[in-house]
Formats: sequence, structure tokens, C-alpha cells
Amino acid sequence: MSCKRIADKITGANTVANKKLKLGHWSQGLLQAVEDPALLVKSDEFVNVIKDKYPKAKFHYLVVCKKNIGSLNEITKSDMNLLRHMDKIATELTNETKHENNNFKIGYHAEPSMARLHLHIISDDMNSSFLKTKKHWNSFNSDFFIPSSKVIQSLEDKNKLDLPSKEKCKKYLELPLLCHKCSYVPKNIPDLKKHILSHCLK
DNA sequence: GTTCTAGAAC
DNA sequence: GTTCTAGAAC
Repeated sequence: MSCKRIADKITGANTVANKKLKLGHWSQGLLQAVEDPALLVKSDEFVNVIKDKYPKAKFHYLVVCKKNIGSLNEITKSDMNLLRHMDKIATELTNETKHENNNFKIGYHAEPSMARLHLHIISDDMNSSFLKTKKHWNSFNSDFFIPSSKVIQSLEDKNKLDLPSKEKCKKYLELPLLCHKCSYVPKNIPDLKKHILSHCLK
């Protein structure tokens, strides 16, 4: 039996009740992560801030809201204050983390895999051994990544968020690889990873 | 979300 | 023959 099957057996992930609640399912991983002192950076009444367990850049944090909101799909104008707060916490963290060569992006995935609304804070070096696939790349470097400011703005302007459709999300994630800092078109992921190092040098 | 790996691409 | 990607995971 694999480690996962054993783990599922211990957590009871495969019982009928827990399958319904998805307890122990990978998509609930963030809810476990915020309980891990090794990952928790800070917290307040409304959010936990954690280090991403599989960072896709030198710095990669998540602002995870405490309120039971699954994703941006469930957001209405009544959540404006929460979104503003999450943005503020994220911006503060970039200021605390500032090193001379780091620029940060703050935004949401259009179609997140993990439950519980979470805001990404990621340095734009994208230099990480955990970045392995086209999907990883495009999830931060296409319109699949929605800047926090844009979310807040469009909620201010209209009363609802118009998120990309499932089909559009798939299209974004399957876009050809393209360097995020220049017009270089890499031939594959290893080539891209080698190329982006040239942008990391002073 | 990751891991694993078959088979495509080179 | 090796590298790389894409899809299943009960």
C-alpha cells in the first residue's frame, strides 16, 4: 500500500461522510497548512499568512482568509473589506520582504485547485525547483493570474466579478511558453528555466 | 495541489 | 537512448 493510501486510512479520507466533506482530500491542503507552525508566517482576526509549501519563486506566500469562502467565485461586494484587508496584508508583506532585486506580484488564480480563498504573493524571479510544468508557469504569467488590485477595482466598478470561464482558464494554462520579462520563446520548460536565470543577474 | 510514468518528442 | 510532457490517481 502506498504512503498516500495509508495516510488516507489514518485520516479516514475514504469514509462516506468524509468523502462528502472532502476531509483529508488534497484540495483541503491549505486548511491543514495554516495549522502548521513551520509554514505560518503571521495571522490576525481575518487571515493566516503562510509560506507556499511548493514555492514557484524565491518568495511565495499565501494570504488565506479565515472566513469559509471557497474562492473568488463566491465573492460579492459585501466582501470588499475582506479583499481590501487581504491586499493590505499582502502589500505589507512585500515591503517587509523587500530585497533590492525582488519585484512582487499580488493576485488570485482564476480557478484555484485548493479550497479556501487565498491570495498569492510571489516574487517575479520565478526561480524555483518546484516550478516544473507549463501549467505552473501560465498560472502566474497569463490572465489566469488576476491581480488583487484588478479584483478590487472591478468589484468597485460593477457589483460582481466577471471571472474567466472554465474554457478560458484551460486556454490560458495551455498557452505557449513565453518569458515574462522579454520576448524570448523557450522551446520547453528546462529551456525557460535556464533562460529566466539571465534576468536574475544584476 | 503533487506524484508517477507511458509514450511522444527529440 | 534520453528528455520531456501530459494525464490518471478508485
